[in-house]
Amino acid sequence: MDVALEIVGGKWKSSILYHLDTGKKRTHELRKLIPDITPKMLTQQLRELEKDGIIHRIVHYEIPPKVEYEISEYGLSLKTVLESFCSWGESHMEKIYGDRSAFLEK
Amino acid sequence: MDVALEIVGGKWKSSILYHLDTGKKRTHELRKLIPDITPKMLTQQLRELEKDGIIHRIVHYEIPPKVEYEISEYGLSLKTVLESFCSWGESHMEKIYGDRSAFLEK
DNA sequence: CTGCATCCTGCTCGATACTG
DNA sequence: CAGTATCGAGCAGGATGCAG
Repeated sequence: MDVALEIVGGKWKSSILYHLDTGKKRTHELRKLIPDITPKMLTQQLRELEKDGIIHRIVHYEIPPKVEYEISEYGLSLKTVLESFCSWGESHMEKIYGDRSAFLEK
Repeated sequence: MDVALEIVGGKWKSSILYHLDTGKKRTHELRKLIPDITPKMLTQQLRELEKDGIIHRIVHYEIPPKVEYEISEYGLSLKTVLESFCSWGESHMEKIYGDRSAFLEK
Protein backbone atom coordinates (compact mmCIF):
# COMPACT_ATOMS: atom_id res chain seq x y z
CA MET A 1 0.00 0.00 0.00
CA ASP A 2 2.63 2.49 1.05
CA VAL A 3 4.61 1.38 -1.96
CA ALA A 4 1.75 2.25 -4.27
CA LEU A 5 1.20 5.58 -2.54
CA GLU A 6 4.81 6.55 -2.96
CA ILE A 7 4.41 6.27 -6.69
CA VAL A 8 1.20 8.18 -7.15
CA GLY A 9 1.57 10.31 -4.06
CA GLY A 10 3.45 13.19 -5.59
CA LYS A 11 1.45 16.35 -5.87
CA TRP A 12 1.46 16.35 -9.67
CA LYS A 13 1.91 12.77 -10.67
CA SER A 14 -1.74 12.03 -11.14
CA SER A 15 -2.08 15.03 -13.43
CA ILE A 16 0.92 14.00 -15.47
CA LEU A 17 -0.32 10.47 -15.84
CA TYR A 18 -3.75 11.74 -16.75
CA HIS A 19 -2.40 13.81 -19.62
CA LEU A 20 0.08 11.22 -20.82
CA ASP A 21 -2.82 8.86 -21.07
CA THR A 22 -3.88 10.79 -24.17
CA GLY A 23 -0.62 9.87 -25.80
CA LYS A 24 3.03 10.84 -26.05
CA LYS A 25 3.73 14.40 -24.99
CA ARG A 26 6.63 16.83 -25.20
CA THR A 27 7.84 18.63 -22.11
CA HIS A 28 6.46 21.94 -23.20
CA GLU A 29 3.08 20.45 -23.99
CA LEU A 30 2.84 19.12 -20.48
CA ARG A 31 3.65 22.53 -19.11
CA LYS A 32 0.78 24.03 -21.02
CA LEU A 33 -1.57 21.26 -19.98
CA ILE A 34 -0.65 21.73 -16.31
CA PRO A 35 -0.29 25.50 -16.05
CA ASP A 36 0.45 25.72 -12.33
CA ILE A 37 3.35 23.32 -12.31
CA THR A 38 6.85 24.77 -12.16
CA PRO A 39 9.53 23.47 -14.52
CA LYS A 40 11.39 22.06 -11.59
CA MET A 41 8.48 20.05 -10.29
CA LEU A 42 7.60 18.78 -13.73
CA THR A 43 11.08 17.44 -14.27
CA GLN A 44 11.32 16.07 -10.78
CA GLN A 45 8.05 14.19 -10.90
CA LEU A 46 8.79 12.90 -14.38
CA ARG A 47 12.13 11.57 -13.20
CA GLU A 48 10.49 9.73 -10.35
CA LEU A 49 7.88 8.20 -12.59
CA GLU A 50 10.60 7.19 -14.99
CA LYS A 51 12.64 5.67 -12.19
CA ASP A 52 9.65 3.60 -11.16
CA GLY A 53 9.24 2.38 -14.70
CA ILE A 54 5.84 3.98 -15.18
CA ILE A 55 6.83 6.19 -18.09
CA HIS A 56 9.46 6.29 -20.82
CA ARG A 57 11.66 9.27 -21.54
CA ILE A 58 12.49 9.62 -25.20
CA VAL A 59 15.30 11.99 -26.04
CA HIS A 60 15.83 13.23 -29.57
CA TYR A 61 19.31 14.63 -29.98
CA GLU A 62 18.57 17.74 -31.95
CA ILE A 63 18.94 21.47 -31.76
CA PRO A 64 16.70 22.69 -30.26
CA PRO A 65 16.35 19.82 -27.80
CA LYS A 66 13.28 17.65 -28.00
CA VAL A 67 12.14 15.29 -25.29
CA GLU A 68 9.00 13.22 -25.18
CA TYR A 69 7.34 11.21 -22.48
CA GLU A 70 4.95 8.33 -22.80
CA ILE A 71 3.33 5.80 -20.52
CA SER A 72 5.20 2.52 -20.48
CA GLU A 73 3.56 -0.82 -20.87
CA TYR A 74 4.03 -1.34 -17.19
CA GLY A 75 2.45 2.01 -16.49
CA LEU A 76 -0.66 0.80 -18.22
CA SER A 77 -1.24 -1.74 -15.48
CA LEU A 78 -1.27 1.12 -13.04
CA LYS A 79 -3.66 3.10 -15.17
CA THR A 80 -6.48 0.64 -14.71
CA VAL A 81 -6.16 0.75 -10.96
CA LEU A 82 -5.89 4.50 -10.95
CA GLU A 83 -9.07 4.89 -12.92
CA SER A 84 -11.19 3.08 -10.38
CA PHE A 85 -9.47 4.99 -7.63
CA CYS A 86 -10.10 8.24 -9.42
CA SER A 87 -13.75 7.59 -10.13
CA TRP A 88 -14.28 6.84 -6.46
CA GLY A 89 -12.80 10.23 -5.72
CA GLU A 90 -15.16 11.85 -8.17
CA SER A 91 -18.27 10.34 -6.70
CA HIS A 92 -17.03 11.20 -3.25
CA MET A 93 -16.50 14.77 -4.35
CA GLU A 94 -20.03 15.01 -5.63
CA LYS A 95 -21.33 13.63 -2.37
CA ILE A 96 -19.48 16.27 -0.41
CA TYR A 97 -19.65 19.32 -2.58
CA GLY A 98 -22.83 18.62 -4.47
CA ASP A 99 -21.10 19.19 -7.77
CA ARG A 100 -17.71 19.92 -9.21
CA SER A 101 -18.02 23.68 -9.55
CA ALA A 102 -18.46 24.07 -5.82
CA PHE A 103 -15.15 22.38 -5.31
CA LEU A 104 -13.28 24.41 -7.87
CA GLU A 105 -14.33 27.60 -6.13
CA LYS A 106 -12.41 26.60 -3.06
CA MET B 1 -8.04 12.07 -7.95
CA ASP B 2 -6.52 14.57 -5.58
CA VAL B 3 -9.68 14.26 -3.56
CA ALA B 4 -9.17 10.54 -3.20
CA LEU B 5 -5.52 10.99 -2.33
CA GLU B 6 -6.32 13.43 0.42
CA ILE B 7 -8.38 10.78 2.12
CA VAL B 8 -5.96 7.89 1.92
CA GLY B 9 -2.84 10.00 1.76
CA GLY B 10 -2.14 10.26 5.46
CA LYS B 11 0.88 8.33 6.60
CA TRP B 12 -1.11 5.91 8.74
CA LYS B 13 -4.56 5.86 7.21
CA SER B 14 -4.00 2.83 5.09
CA SER B 15 -2.76 0.89 8.12
CA ILE B 16 -5.74 1.94 10.17
CA LEU B 17 -8.18 0.99 7.45
CA TYR B 18 -6.40 -2.29 6.99
CA HIS B 19 -6.83 -3.23 10.61
CA LEU B 20 -10.36 -1.94 10.93
CA ASP B 21 -11.22 -4.16 8.02
CA THR B 22 -10.98 -7.09 10.41
CA GLY B 23 -13.75 -5.59 12.47
CA LYS B 24 -14.52 -3.04 15.14
CA LYS B 25 -11.51 -2.06 17.21
CA ARG B 26 -10.85 -0.18 20.43
CA THR B 27 -8.30 2.60 20.50
CA HIS B 28 -5.82 0.61 22.49
CA GLU B 29 -6.12 -2.34 20.16
CA LEU B 30 -5.19 -0.17 17.24
CA ARG B 31 -2.16 1.08 19.10
CA LYS B 32 -0.97 -2.44 19.61
CA LEU B 33 -1.63 -3.35 16.00
CA ILE B 34 0.31 -0.32 14.78
CA PRO B 35 3.19 -0.14 17.25
CA ASP B 36 5.02 2.81 15.72
CA ILE B 37 2.12 5.19 15.72
CA THR B 38 1.98 7.86 18.40
CA PRO B 39 -1.24 8.51 20.29
CA LYS B 40 -1.48 11.90 18.71
CA MET B 41 -1.23 10.64 15.17
CA LEU B 42 -3.68 7.84 15.81
CA THR B 43 -6.31 10.24 17.07
CA GLN B 44 -5.61 12.75 14.36
CA GLN B 45 -5.88 10.30 11.51
CA LEU B 46 -8.96 8.72 13.01
CA ARG B 47 -10.63 12.10 13.25
CA GLU B 48 -9.93 12.83 9.62
CA LEU B 49 -11.28 9.50 8.51
CA GLU B 50 -14.34 10.09 10.63
CA LYS B 51 -14.80 13.56 9.17
CA ASP B 52 -14.69 12.09 5.69
CA GLY B 53 -17.35 9.58 6.65
CA ILE B 54 -15.10 6.58 6.16
CA ILE B 55 -15.32 5.30 9.73
CA HIS B 56 -17.67 5.54 12.68
CA ARG B 57 -16.60 6.54 16.16
CA ILE B 58 -18.57 4.80 18.87
CA VAL B 59 -18.25 6.24 22.34
CA HIS B 60 -19.35 4.28 25.39
CA TYR B 61 -19.77 6.59 28.34
CA GLU B 62 -18.21 4.50 31.07
CA ILE B 63 -15.43 4.58 33.56
CA PRO B 64 -12.87 3.72 32.32
CA PRO B 65 -13.60 5.29 28.93
CA LYS B 66 -14.23 2.99 26.00
CA VAL B 67 -14.19 4.05 22.38
CA GLU B 68 -14.50 1.89 19.33
CA TYR B 69 -13.99 2.52 15.66
CA GLU B 70 -15.46 0.70 12.73
CA ILE B 71 -15.60 1.11 8.99
CA SER B 72 -18.78 2.79 7.84
CA GLU B 73 -20.94 1.51 5.05
CA TYR B 74 -19.56 4.28 2.90
CA GLY B 75 -16.04 3.28 3.83
CA LEU B 76 -16.74 -0.11 2.40
CA SER B 77 -17.01 1.38 -1.09
CA LEU B 78 -13.52 2.72 -0.62
CA LYS B 79 -12.25 -0.61 0.59
CA THR B 80 -12.86 -2.31 -2.73
CA VAL B 81 -10.92 0.32 -4.60
CA LEU B 82 -8.14 0.28 -2.06
CA GLU B 83 -7.71 -3.43 -2.37
CA SER B 84 -6.99 -3.33 -6.06
CA PHE B 85 -4.71 -0.39 -5.50
CA CYS B 86 -2.92 -2.24 -2.76
CA SER B 87 -2.46 -5.45 -4.70
CA TRP B 88 -0.91 -3.45 -7.51
CA GLY B 89 1.53 -2.09 -4.98
CA GLU B 90 2.36 -5.59 -3.82
CA SER B 91 3.13 -6.91 -7.26
CA HIS B 92 5.14 -3.80 -7.98
CA MET B 93 7.11 -4.36 -4.82
CA GLU B 94 7.92 -7.87 -5.81
CA LYS B 95 9.07 -6.69 -9.19
CA ILE B 96 11.44 -4.19 -7.64
CA TYR B 97 12.73 -5.92 -4.58
CA GLY B 98 12.40 -9.51 -5.64
CA ASP B 99 10.44 -10.35 -2.53
CA ARG B 100 9.00 -8.74 0.54
CA SER B 101 11.82 -9.45 2.94
CA ALA B 102 14.24 -7.40 0.90
CA PHE B 103 11.94 -4.44 1.30
CA LEU B 104 11.47 -4.80 5.01
CA GLU B 105 15.21 -4.69 5.54
CA LYS B 106 15.31 -1.16 4.23
C1' DC C 1 13.58 24.11 -25.42
C1' DT C 2 14.76 21.52 -21.54
C1' DG C 3 16.69 20.86 -17.25
C1' DC C 4 19.71 21.77 -13.11
C1' DA C 5 21.20 24.33 -8.70
C1' DT C 6 20.23 27.10 -5.00
C1' DC C 7 17.67 28.91 -1.43
C1' DC C 8 13.56 29.26 1.23
C1' DT C 9 8.82 28.28 3.15
C1' DG C 10 5.09 25.55 5.00
C1' DC C 11 3.12 21.58 6.39
C1' DT C 12 3.17 17.00 8.14
C1' DC C 13 4.63 14.27 11.46
C1' DG C 14 7.38 13.00 15.97
C1' DA C 15 8.57 13.59 20.99
C1' DT C 16 7.07 14.73 25.23
C1' DA C 17 4.22 15.84 28.96
C1' DC C 18 -0.30 16.58 30.68
C1' DT C 19 -5.94 16.25 31.55
C1' DG C 20 -10.60 13.95 32.40
C1' DC D 1 -8.08 4.36 28.85
C1' DA D 2 -8.57 7.99 25.61
C1' DG D 3 -7.34 12.27 24.13
C1' DT D 4 -4.97 17.03 24.05
C1' DA D 5 -1.21 20.73 23.88
C1' DT D 6 3.11 22.38 22.73
C1' DC D 7 7.37 22.44 20.47
C1' DG D 8 10.46 21.33 17.00
C1' DA D 9 12.59 18.64 13.00
C1' DG D 10 12.46 17.03 8.25
C1' DC D 11 11.09 17.09 3.79
C1' DA D 12 8.15 17.99 -0.17
C1' DG D 13 7.32 21.64 -2.78
C1' DG D 14 7.73 26.84 -4.63
C1' DA D 15 10.69 30.81 -6.63
C1' DT D 16 14.36 32.20 -9.09
C1' DG D 17 18.32 32.24 -11.95
C1' DC D 18 21.58 29.79 -14.86
C1' DA D 19 23.37 26.19 -18.52
C1' DG D 20 23.60 23.07 -22.60
